[in-house]
Amino acid sequence: MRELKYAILGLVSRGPVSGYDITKHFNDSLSKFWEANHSQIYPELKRLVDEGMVEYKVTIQGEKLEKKLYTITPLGHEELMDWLFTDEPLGPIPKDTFRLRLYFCENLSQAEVNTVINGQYTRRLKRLKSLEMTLESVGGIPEIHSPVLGDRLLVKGGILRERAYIEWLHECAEVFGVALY
Amino acid sequence: MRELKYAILGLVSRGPVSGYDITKHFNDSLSKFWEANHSQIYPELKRLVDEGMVEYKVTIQGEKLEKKLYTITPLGHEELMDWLFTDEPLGPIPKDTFRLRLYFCENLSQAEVNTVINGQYTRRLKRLKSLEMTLESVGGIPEIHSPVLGDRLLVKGGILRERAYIEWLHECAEVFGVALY
DNA sequence: TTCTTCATGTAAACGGTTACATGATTCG
DNA sequence: CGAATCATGTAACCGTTTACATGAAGAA
Repeated sequence: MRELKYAILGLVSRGPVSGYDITKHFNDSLSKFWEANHSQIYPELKRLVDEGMVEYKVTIQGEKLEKKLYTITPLGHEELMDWLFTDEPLGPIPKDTFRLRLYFCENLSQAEVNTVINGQYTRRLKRLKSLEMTLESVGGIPEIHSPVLGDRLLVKGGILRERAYIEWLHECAEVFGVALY
Repeated sequence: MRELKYAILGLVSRGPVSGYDITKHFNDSLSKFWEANHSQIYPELKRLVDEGMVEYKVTIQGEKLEKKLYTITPLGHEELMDWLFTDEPLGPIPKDTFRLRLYFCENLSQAEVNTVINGQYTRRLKRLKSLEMTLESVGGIPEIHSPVLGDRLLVKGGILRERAYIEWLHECAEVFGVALY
């Protein structure tokens, strides 16, 4: 539990960052694998300060714009290391609205099933292509201990995930006797 | 939003069920693809009654144990059909704790990475094998409009998902120079 | 008779999203 | 000058989990 805590600790451990930086990283970076709003980040940062896991110093951007640069404390680093080496049981299967919809599509006509499956197929293909382009932009395998390595692995994982989903859509289409286009 | 509403409407549309039945179905049935506690189901059922989407009649089990059997109303059925035919954008990428952990594992030694990756590998393999056994027990492809068809598709999707995850773990292992066993 | 399963509810706490609120800086 | 971005916070709401609470029926 409190996984956002570890997501933040992990990022802060890489070097001084602001709450704004953290928010951007999770929501804009190539692989949006841990989205979180700033309204969640700022209170969690405050809590981590209270717990002595991170600390900050205020810097001034330009004339008077205040920016808090967070760094990890020894206690925070210890906590992060413990969590990294934890071997947890698999969590629940993530909820997928499309899957739920397909589960109940006995009520739809074949033409409607066609539309629904192809809608999903189009979106998944698009996401796959986007991920494949991202992978190319990352380039060859980076060195171990480079933070880019994590990025690359995430993109690779995303590609495999989307491919598997698309393969499943092909199976579904076949069973329902509809064509993908 | 309010996806539990549609999960419940879908199940109720298949025939009279109690809150207890719904809870069991989502948490015990072969593919636990939409887990929900009874503490969430009962209030949602009450709300659906208020909205005129389902109705119930009380039956007596044995001597005096009361059981509410829910059925769908025309309004509820209409709402379900509308939702089934909806073409939604893809939701956010589901949060995966292991993925987050691996993203920050630059801090771990190779031996530790080995342990972490293999822990996940073991669990994923186990889940895959369990799903493959389930698929066998379901048997051949059932008729369209049979509710078993949904079950089969879900299990198939689960197998493809786990296989892709395992393939990804192989890639990760290779990059970090560790062996899977 | 005791344990498991059937059966239904409520309450507190938690995590996440959306909306509210403010102001500085930079770029075109 | 105006729009986008940088930067930080709070409040209300919603969905989910965990815990509290009760009792009947069936099986060992």
